[in-house]
Amino acid sequence: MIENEKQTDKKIFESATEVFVEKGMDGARMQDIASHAGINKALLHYYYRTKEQLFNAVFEKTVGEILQKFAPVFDENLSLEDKIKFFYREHITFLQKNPKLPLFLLNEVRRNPARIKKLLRSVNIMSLWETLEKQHGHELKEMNITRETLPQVISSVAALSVFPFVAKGILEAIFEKAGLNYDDYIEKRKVFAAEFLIRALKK
Amino acid sequence: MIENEKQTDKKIFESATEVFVEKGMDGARMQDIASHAGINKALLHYYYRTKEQLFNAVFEKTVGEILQKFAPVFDENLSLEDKIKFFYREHITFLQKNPKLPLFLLNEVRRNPARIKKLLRSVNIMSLWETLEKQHGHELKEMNITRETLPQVISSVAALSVFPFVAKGILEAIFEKAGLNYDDYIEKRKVFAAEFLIRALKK
DNA sequence: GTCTATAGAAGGATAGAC
DNA sequence: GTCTATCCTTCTATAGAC
Repeated sequence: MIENEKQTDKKIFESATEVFVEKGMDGARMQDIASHAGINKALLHYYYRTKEQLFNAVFEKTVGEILQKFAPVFDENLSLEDKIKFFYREHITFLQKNPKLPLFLLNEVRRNPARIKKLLRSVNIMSLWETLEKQHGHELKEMNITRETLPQVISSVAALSVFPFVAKGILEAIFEKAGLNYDDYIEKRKVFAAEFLIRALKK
Repeated sequence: MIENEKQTDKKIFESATEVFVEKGMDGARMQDIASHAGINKALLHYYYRTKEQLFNAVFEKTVGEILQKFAPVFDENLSLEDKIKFFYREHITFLQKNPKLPLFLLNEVRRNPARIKKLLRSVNIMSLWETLEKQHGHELKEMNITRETLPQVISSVAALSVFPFVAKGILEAIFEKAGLNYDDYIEKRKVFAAEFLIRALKK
């Protein structure tokens, strides 16, 4: 039954995603994935010959979805400042729903740097910069963003939204001691990060 | 020979640190650690009964050293602005020498959140804030840093220096496509992060 | 396509000689 | 303290029945 086949494949893939993201390649067990999908190990190997191949499928799909998430930033017809606000609102909301994704991705990229290089082949960094310059040339100058400082700026942008999720464990432990709530902190972060960044860029 | 015993223990501990930081608890192999130390597996178990215990020893020592690294920030007799510059210079230099530490720690805290809570017991968050207020009360007000915004500020401070190392794999891949050098980027980061933060805080 | 059973390898841990 | 040999469990992967 071809309908059934799709269902099983889908169930396997979703279970694998959940388990891999939770435990990482090293910590994940084929038995966990099988149980989670309500099937047995043999069937996993029937669909994806090895653990490695199943993992690769999950990894590539996940990265692909994330890269797509960033596309709207280049489309939206907004001022740079509004784009920044838009970005943090959307991005942090996405991470609230997928809090374990960042650490998972960063780990697995480190385990195998070749993987990410392969997936980035289709992305043209230079043309992204040119697009940005065309759309916001004047604002970029005002904010001291040049081809030279761009790496520092971009990584700072990402740092402000990604770090709170990557460091969730430590932050929660600290907040607990100070009587603060992690979820509140994240919710407030959507606005704080944008304002923080804008102040840092405005001169 | 007691001299020899210390030597072996030290060798084991150093090798374990290196392998655990590199591969994480799940990815590390006792055989790797033994080979790395030039001994055999049995001897590892003689000194530290289990892999778990060996790991715990490494983890606690490592976190302890990091916490100590932060202490000088509270001692130095400097303006807040100069403290920020001092912090990033020292902290990023430390991370240049231990680039894999952040991802290792964040992972293992996530794998077992109880671990970090235990280690934080000796740290009094509230008194740290009071110390800060005593030393820099006026400057804090000028920078809009209050008990409410402190978590946002502190996590941003950490984000700016830690993220570049946590995301090294991805950043390197992107930089490569843009013809940029990761090590240069890190070196420049020592100053950039400080200036970026100071601008964001000054209102 | 899906299952049970099992092979085969790897890894953590221990026994026992020196 | 240190080593060799080996046990035992866990895990990936395959064979073969249905």
